[in-house]
Amino acid sequence: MSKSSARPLSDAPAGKREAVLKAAGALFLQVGFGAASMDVIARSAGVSKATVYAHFASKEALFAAMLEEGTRARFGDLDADIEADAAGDDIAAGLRAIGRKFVAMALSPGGIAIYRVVVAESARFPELGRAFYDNAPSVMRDSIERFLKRAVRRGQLVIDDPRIAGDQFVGMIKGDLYVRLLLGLIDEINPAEAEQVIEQAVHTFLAAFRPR
Amino acid sequence: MSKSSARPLSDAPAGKREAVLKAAGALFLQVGFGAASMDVIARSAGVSKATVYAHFASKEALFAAMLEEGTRARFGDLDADIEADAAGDDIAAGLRAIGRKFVAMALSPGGIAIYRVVVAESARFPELGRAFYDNAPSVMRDSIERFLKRAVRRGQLVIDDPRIAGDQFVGMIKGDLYVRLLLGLIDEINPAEAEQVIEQAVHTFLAAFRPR
DNA sequence: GTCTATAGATCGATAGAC
DNA sequence: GTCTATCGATCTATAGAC
Repeated sequence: MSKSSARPLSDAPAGKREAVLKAAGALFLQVGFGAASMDVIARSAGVSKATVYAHFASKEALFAAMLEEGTRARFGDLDADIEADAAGDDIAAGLRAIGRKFVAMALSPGGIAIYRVVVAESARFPELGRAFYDNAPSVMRDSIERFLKRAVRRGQLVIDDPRIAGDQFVGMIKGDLYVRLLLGLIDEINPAEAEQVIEQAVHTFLAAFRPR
Repeated sequence: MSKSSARPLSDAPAGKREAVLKAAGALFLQVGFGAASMDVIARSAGVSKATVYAHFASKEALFAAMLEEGTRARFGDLDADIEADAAGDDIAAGLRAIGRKFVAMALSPGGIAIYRVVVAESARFPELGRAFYDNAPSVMRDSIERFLKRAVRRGQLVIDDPRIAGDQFVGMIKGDLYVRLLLGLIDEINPAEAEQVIEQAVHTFLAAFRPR
């Protein structure tokens, strides 16, 4: 694959499309799809509205392109990172590394913002929810499942259904923190609290699945 | 407390305010705040737009009133219900009852819809997120914490931090199911899958916190 | 309180010149 | 491709009659 089909033929100035995408990301993620206007996005990007429509066919298309870009930028190398960080023999350390990775991405202000708008609009644009799921949560699930299966094969864990167990681990980390972030009760995670939540999730997980 | 202050003085016809609230709930929860219009809500309620504004000062006020009503209707008797269903001595049965209650409310189509719009708009209207949290997740947390503390007091469970443990239990039940519901990948929960997820959460929880 | 009619503002999208 | 200017539709909110 060479270039996105939405890219114009000439890329001499080259900056405008990216400027629009960046401005769209900032506004959409802050106020949502409905409250964001093409006028404001164009002005914020330093271009005219006609230029915006020269690169993106509609507001919906711009929104979708911005989400694809943002999701890839934030969650692109997720599985490779986990594979590298959780490669050792120490199961607790591996789980901790996975937990930290998840917190750093999904619970970051940017991760929360993108999840928020996707959840908000996925009722009207179902393909957005599907695309996001395939590129973020699904990738994470597969990575964790692979990690857990390897540990089971080595006899380090005893798990009936590694897929469900992985979901349980992620769910325990999210806990109430994720709800408070999504509802705007807190803007950012307290690093100490995050570390504590991860540690307790690892502890509960190992207490349940470690060989007796 | 007698009547809401937003209620008009005369309640002779009485039906119009409730009709508007009902229509607003249906539309807001289906398409979100931005895509819902006061015209459509008024027509759907069988009244004029002026009547809508006679009862609710603005679109935002109608949205907030609808959320308050909807949250109370759906999660109102949450703690009393849990207290009743999980009163017995059987810990596994109590956890199962809590899990089923949670699934029936938070994972129902209506529960998902209301959570979706609150998450979507809580960035711009922070008080909505706070109000929802206090009336639903927070109540559930307190109920579960009470249940777990009682079990610990009786020596049926060994838990350092019952609050975190409760969050972990709920998080395990949500698992990947909740994500797929919020992203619109599935419309409703498969009852068999829900029962399986609950059962496995109970199993993992007891494996970790049952006395040795 | 409830209606009809409309003001006033904004928004998505495009026409036409360069 | 990029600009300015604008169209046409839609939306929130209100004025005025009953």
